[in-house]
Amino acid sequence: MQLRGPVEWALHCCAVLAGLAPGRYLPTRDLADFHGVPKEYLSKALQALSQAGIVESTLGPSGGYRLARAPDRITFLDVVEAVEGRTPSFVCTNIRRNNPCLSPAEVKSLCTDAKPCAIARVMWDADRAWRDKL
Amino acid sequence: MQLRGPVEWALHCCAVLAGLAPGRYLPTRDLADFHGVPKEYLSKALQALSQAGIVESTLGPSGGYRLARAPDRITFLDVVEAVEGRTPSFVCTNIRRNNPCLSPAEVKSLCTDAKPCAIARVMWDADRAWRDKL
DNA sequence: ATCCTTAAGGATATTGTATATCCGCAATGC
DNA sequence: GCATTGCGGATATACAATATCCTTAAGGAT
Repeated sequence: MQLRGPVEWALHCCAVLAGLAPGRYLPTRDLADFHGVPKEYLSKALQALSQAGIVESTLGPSGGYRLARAPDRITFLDVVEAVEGRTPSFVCTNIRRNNPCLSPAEVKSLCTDAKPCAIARVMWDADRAWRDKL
Repeated sequence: MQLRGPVEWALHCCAVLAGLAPGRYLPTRDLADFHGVPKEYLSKALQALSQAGIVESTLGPSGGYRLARAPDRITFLDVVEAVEGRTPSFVCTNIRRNNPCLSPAEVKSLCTDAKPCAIARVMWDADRAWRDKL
């Protein structure tokens, strides 16, 4: 279970943008050169940040990106979730229901929304603890 | 960032083995049938658990797996790390060092073991919080 | 002793996702 | 008008996850 390159890039880009002079924009090319990462691919991560409302952009010469709000109002979680998505790190596929010994009625009562299995609960708690730290 | 099928299987297998009569073994085939997952692939996860000393195995008829110690001495983290590995969820690739504006001396002083960059520190703290919950 | 069963581990095929690039479009500033 | 830039779609490539197969060695039953 590992976070991808784009997440690291997005975090560092935000750090750079946080130090940018007010009103200025920084284009993708500069951010890419600055970090030594592929410009076109980094662009995807920046677009995700843009759609999440973390950064805002302007077109044309002297265009680029800047933070959409004060740095202290942007959390690591904001950036990570914008790029990586919001799906929890553990997905319960209800494999307990595959037990061939169970009757259909028993299957239906397993891992319902009201009472997820204990394993999923623990994994989800840990996932929440992780996100709370970001 | 998502945990894979084998991790979920391993957790459920340990749960099943925890309810096994003392001294008994449960073969891979039964665990696979019970959970409706491919036997050969599940076998790899069980081998990982075995190598980690979480379960122990016996060959021959009536062979299979059982827990190597009491269930309350096996944590979720033990199982997850045995199957998924121990590499942290965030890996710092030191992209700050790629900055073409930096002198070689400055590059060397960035993201050293003694003083990793602030971003990596936060991500590692979150990773630790996640593992502490497991 | 022989045969069946089982885990262990290597090799390999298949699938899927991450990575990376390219192109056309629309908007901005000169 | 023109160069620049972000945006989104489409597509190619690389790599990891998934899944299966096969051989080996060991335990148990007859």
